[in-house]
Amino acid sequence: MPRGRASNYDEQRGMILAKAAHLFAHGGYPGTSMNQVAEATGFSKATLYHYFHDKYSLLVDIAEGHVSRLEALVVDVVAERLEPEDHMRALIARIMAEYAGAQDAHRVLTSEVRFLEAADRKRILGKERRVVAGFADAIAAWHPEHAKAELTKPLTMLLFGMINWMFTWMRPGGALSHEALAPIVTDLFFGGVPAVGRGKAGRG
Amino acid sequence: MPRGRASNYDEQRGMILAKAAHLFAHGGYPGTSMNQVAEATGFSKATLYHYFHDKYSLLVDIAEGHVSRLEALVVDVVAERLEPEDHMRALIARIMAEYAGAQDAHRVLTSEVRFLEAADRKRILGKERRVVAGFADAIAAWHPEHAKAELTKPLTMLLFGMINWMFTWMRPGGALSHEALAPIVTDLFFGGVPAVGRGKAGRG
DNA sequence: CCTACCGATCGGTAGG
DNA sequence: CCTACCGATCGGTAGG
Repeated sequence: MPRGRASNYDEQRGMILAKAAHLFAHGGYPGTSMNQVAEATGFSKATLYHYFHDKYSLLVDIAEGHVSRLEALVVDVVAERLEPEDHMRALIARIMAEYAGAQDAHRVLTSEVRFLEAADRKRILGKERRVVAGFADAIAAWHPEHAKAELTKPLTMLLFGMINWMFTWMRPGGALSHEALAPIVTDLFFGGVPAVGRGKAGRG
Repeated sequence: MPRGRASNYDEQRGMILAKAAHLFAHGGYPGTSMNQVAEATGFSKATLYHYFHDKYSLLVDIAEGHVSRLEALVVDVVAERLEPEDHMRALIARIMAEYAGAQDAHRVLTSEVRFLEAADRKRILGKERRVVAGFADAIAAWHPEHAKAELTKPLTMLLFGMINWMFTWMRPGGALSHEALAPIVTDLFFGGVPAVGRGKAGRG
């Protein structure tokens, strides 16, 4: 059975990364062994080391691949040059769709970054910061008075809190899909942001 | 040097749990060795095993201790029988203060639960569910129309998203303290909840 | 692409 | 004979 040299190399790499992301997401990076990755992929451990230099490079590739797609998504939406409210809507809908299609990588990015070495963590958190900055810019353009009051950053982080946390409790195939939740998040944020700083939360 | 039998036993246990929580929060449960716990506490590993049956019981005690304090807090606030808005305010302020004083345990509870055995996970998630239910009941009493539309649960989870996520990015001693963030969370939630379902997020 | 291993370190326990 | 602890090492398994 002849085959082109490494004709499906990238495909195999992608399959291994997907299986590893699933294992890392559920068992944690230190808690997952290369033997488990080998078993899940159907490859021997030695074959795994043909595709990846070491266990660590699996972690880097999973985290960086995911955050790079998020960065590209933000760049795409910015290029559409939408009105502030539509820009916000597009960012929220697009990032939730991206998360929904990459739940394992999302979990790895949010809870296993601590295992990255300094240089890799710096590079990956830099991309993450540019994603957050894309949202913060959109919020600042939408409510410039909050930008002056330095409320943009905390508001951005609260929005990410709602969305990031969602994918820790949402069960795929559960009653609440991300499509059903997107308008609730958007209503809550759109309704709440104008109220921030007006002291409606004050006592009385 | 006479001493009372195990006079400081509970105190030593508490110290070990605090050190272990810090290590688990930063290195993960499987990524932390009992040798590290021993080094951090100043005890020999053998002494550690005098206080705890095994490494696993550290995890259970950290997670269960934290969630039990959260459960007690909710019971306390409910006992105050406040008006809906004040009840919500009290719940948000109290849980944020509790998180702020237990950041390590909070991280362990949110990202290391997956390492609990079935029986322990069931018991601990049961307590967690009662905490969430306390918030959901308060939201339902405050906005009964959302309860009818089955929006209470997602709204509760979005609120927990903002608060839980906050303690993953907030740096102790950073510019944004939890005291500064509490009114922003409350304004955003109080302003946003009435808008949910009114379709303000719809296109146009 | 596999079997057979390695140096090291793991969680847990021995004797005293 | 106890509790509280130590230095040293067990059998088994990790990443490679």
